[in-house]
Amino acid sequence: MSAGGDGPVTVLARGEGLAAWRQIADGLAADIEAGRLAGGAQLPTEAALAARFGVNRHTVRRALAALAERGLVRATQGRGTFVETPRLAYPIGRRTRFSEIASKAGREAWGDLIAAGSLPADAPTAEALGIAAGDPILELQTVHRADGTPLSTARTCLPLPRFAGFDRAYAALGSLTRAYAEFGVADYTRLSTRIGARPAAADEAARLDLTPGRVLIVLTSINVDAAGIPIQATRSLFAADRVELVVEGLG
Amino acid sequence: MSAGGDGPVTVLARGEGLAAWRQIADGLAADIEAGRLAGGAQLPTEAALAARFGVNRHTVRRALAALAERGLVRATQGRGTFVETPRLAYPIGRRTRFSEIASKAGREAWGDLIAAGSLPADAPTAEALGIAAGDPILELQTVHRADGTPLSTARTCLPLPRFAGFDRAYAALGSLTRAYAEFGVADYTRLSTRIGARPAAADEAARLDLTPGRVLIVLTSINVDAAGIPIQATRSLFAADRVELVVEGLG
DNA sequence: TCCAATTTGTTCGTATGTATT
DNA sequence: CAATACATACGAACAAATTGG
Repeated sequence: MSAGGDGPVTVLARGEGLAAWRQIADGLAADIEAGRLAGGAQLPTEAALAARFGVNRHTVRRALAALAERGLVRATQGRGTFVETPRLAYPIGRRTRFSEIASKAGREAWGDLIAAGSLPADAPTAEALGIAAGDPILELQTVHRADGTPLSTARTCLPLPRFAGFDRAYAALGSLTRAYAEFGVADYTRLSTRIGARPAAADEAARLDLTPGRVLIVLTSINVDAAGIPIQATRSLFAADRVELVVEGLG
Repeated sequence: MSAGGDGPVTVLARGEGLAAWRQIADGLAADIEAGRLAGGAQLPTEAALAARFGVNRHTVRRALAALAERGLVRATQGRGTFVETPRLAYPIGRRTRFSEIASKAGREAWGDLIAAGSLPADAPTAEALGIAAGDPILELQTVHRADGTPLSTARTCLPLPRFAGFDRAYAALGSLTRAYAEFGVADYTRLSTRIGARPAAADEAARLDLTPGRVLIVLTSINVDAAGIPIQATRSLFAADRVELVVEGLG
């Protein structure tokens, strides 16, 4: 155990009012934010960091705890401490178009359609769309990815006499906006937005390539056409590990 | 197995295009949303519901699964199925004042101040407030309740030369808005809002009276004064079991 | 299936410097 | 100035989870 070895590789400013653990945390945070420590990378072990900075393992642990609290790293017992992949900023605005977001992420316009079908509206969907419960609606199930990683899965409901065949138009055009244009909807805006969060059920986790129990952000929104008539009720489930919502148009 | 009992108490419309489990789910959901089934109440057992609707227990289970997915009930093995307390709608707008929310919830204006102190700004807080890292800031830790139940806990940071003594003003006045008025800030608005979600750490869970691992909504926001100068960086942690954010001012 | 090595998580104890009372 | 409280830092040992043979 007696180290005949070298001193610390990185020297801290000791006894100058700045706690050692804070210097270590700030240094590692700068490495992460500058990309010198890439997302998913494994940090050196606590023992190795303690040696590198010439401090006790407790001091390193305190620094890592500060980073974990800021969401920059995640420690797993028996495995190690890993740099969290930065969350994609997902704008939520009055006329958010998913194509814009996708372009920022360098990816496709709007998600893969994994299922579509018509069915009678359940009570909350009917209320959202301003129709009677049991009226027919078109339900679309989609999954949205960036660079192959699923970010969200959505269930989108449209009132049915009006949008019969929308699923085919959507599949052909690959874009909600263009499919709406086919149905004479040149513009649409967001009427209401509600945001919650809960653990993922098994099937939801499977669709998003998550382990069950990981956290989902639940975003429930209603879109209306230029005349203010509801044309879409959507419940999106975001993998909270991968996405952060940015509310636009408030400030 | 052979039931010599009475027929179903509640009759469903069978063979008319509406699945039995959906009718059961809609009926129970209506009971919950109308308050006939109060939050926290235990539902009848699956067997009892099956008898009441004259269906197989599997059909009841499908209905309950639909309700659980919508967050209306929570089933616990060996205990039963319970009505979830309805989530408080928490508006997020350009000039959301917490006093408004509290009045809707029938409670105090703004949370209990549980800690306050000055410290050097860490990098992200400094960037949010437009100051240099290490500059002094005032940090307030608050817990916000409705009817005694904690809904959220927040860490609010203010730049320090300007707002020295803010904590005392706040403690005396009991309102952020009034405390700001003391410092010559007549109005302030929301500059940016970011929303994420993650499980609660042990200390966070303790502050919110949750079991560790329950889901938190993380809301990070920056407020600016009339001149556009940042006066506040806040990170609020909401108990996702109890709160749903409603984004205002988008549609 | 079992075992050993590795790594993080937790809990003792001890000591020191800095503010506050 | 003394007493106290608090944050910081170090040392040791063991528990718990993961990984790979």
